[in-house]
Amino acid sequence: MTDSGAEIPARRGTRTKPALTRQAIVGAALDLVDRAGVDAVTMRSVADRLGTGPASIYRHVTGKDELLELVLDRVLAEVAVPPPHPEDWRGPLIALAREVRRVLLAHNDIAAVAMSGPPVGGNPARIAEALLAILRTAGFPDQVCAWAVDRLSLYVTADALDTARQRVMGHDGPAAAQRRWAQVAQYYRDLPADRFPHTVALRDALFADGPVDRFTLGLELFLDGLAARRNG
Amino acid sequence: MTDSGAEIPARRGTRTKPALTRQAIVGAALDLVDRAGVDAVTMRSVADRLGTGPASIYRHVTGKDELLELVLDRVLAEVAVPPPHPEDWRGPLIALAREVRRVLLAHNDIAAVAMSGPPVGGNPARIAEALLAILRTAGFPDQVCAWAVDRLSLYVTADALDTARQRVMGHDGPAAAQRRWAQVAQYYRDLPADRFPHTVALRDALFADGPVDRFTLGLELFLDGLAARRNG
DNA sequence: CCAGCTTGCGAACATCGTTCGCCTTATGCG
DNA sequence: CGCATAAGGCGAACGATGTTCGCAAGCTGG
Repeated sequence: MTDSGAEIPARRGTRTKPALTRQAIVGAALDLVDRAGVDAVTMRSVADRLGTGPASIYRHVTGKDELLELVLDRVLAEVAVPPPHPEDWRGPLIALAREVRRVLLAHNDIAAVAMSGPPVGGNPARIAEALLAILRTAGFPDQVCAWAVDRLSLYVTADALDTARQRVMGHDGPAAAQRRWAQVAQYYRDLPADRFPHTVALRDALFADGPVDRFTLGLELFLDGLAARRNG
Repeated sequence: MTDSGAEIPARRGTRTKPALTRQAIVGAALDLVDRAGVDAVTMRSVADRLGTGPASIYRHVTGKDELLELVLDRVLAEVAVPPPHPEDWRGPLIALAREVRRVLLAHNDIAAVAMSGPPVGGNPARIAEALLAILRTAGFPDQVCAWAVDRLSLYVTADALDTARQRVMGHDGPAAAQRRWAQVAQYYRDLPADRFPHTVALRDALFADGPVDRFTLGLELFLDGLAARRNG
């Protein structure tokens, strides 16, 4: 639905301009996301990048919301889904979760769009179908499959957003983001030891990255719990 | 830090106006959040509610970001933290997670603020300390405690935001939210059965709420996985 | 009683999403 | 081939937003 229909731009003579199609508009918006984050996507900035004005965009897209949803759908098209495996469900599940996270993080804080509304479009459905395939092939009960897809999607999206925010953080460069995060870490380090004994005791562990990253750890907690609900 | 210092409004005669203090400003903003969501919080709307103009607010708050962080901190002050228990860590952990979620959801989509930046303020630290206390008293390794707090906070916040969005959704009333969500459900129901066999097969389970809600299920998956990492 | 600092606030600026109305251009039809 | 009709492009503007400026009013300390 929506996107990939044949959409001939009805080319006018030989213009240097890259026409003005949904594809081109979405591509320009995606470029802006990659370069400066979702907040940098403005009707005007997208229009500028296409050498036109803001009003022209509304001939191809109903508004900014739809535009961002189209951008997200295009991003999720990059996700390669692994096939289900009847004997090993953890492998494909971890692979898919990491793949979705990788793709989202490859496009800055695009995860913010995924968190701002329900998943719509062909590619979210495609990914959900792949998750369900892995779980159902492994023999999980239907209700567990349904809930697992829901919780897993939420966790992956939330982590991607959280991780991305520590990189871009608002409207200034990634340098300011790191500075601000170090500042937060310092705040927790300087808490009074009498009222926050455990926090102070763990001040090193709290901000350390171990042999396995936080995302994978949380994911495996999830999967361990899931394993206990197989065929139950 | 920041908030609860003695801040005498230097009362001028007997004005009917509620002075104009940080407390009053945060209170007005919180009222707006409760009534119409975070997006309804505008420098102008907050000022109107206090019978003044937008510029006045900047004498007590550096900007909108800080204002929303103060609102979040005041909301989190409502969270009652349970004491740790050396024999039962699951009980207090589930109680605290549900309490945080309850408080966040009691204030509309305030969770959006929590997701838009790192946790700052006295109350996030207080809650983190309580989580650490529960886990450390139960004898978990330090690194596991640190990661668990991080993942648990992320999960609770993300779920609260997700749940709230299904209620308020954007700028119109909750009626439009329910309508839009039903529309999404219909989209998944109408997917072609040949390319989305599992999704179609589970169409009822995907949107059904069972004896236990989605949040608690995900939480228990987490805790099951955590149990396996005790003293390991 | 006055100097100086805090606080309140009217006005304005830049930027945003979106709409209106007019013009150009391509297309279908005779 | 010529023309009417519809679709696409775009300048200008509207309303709303976050934030800043500069001045006035008030309190405070001497």
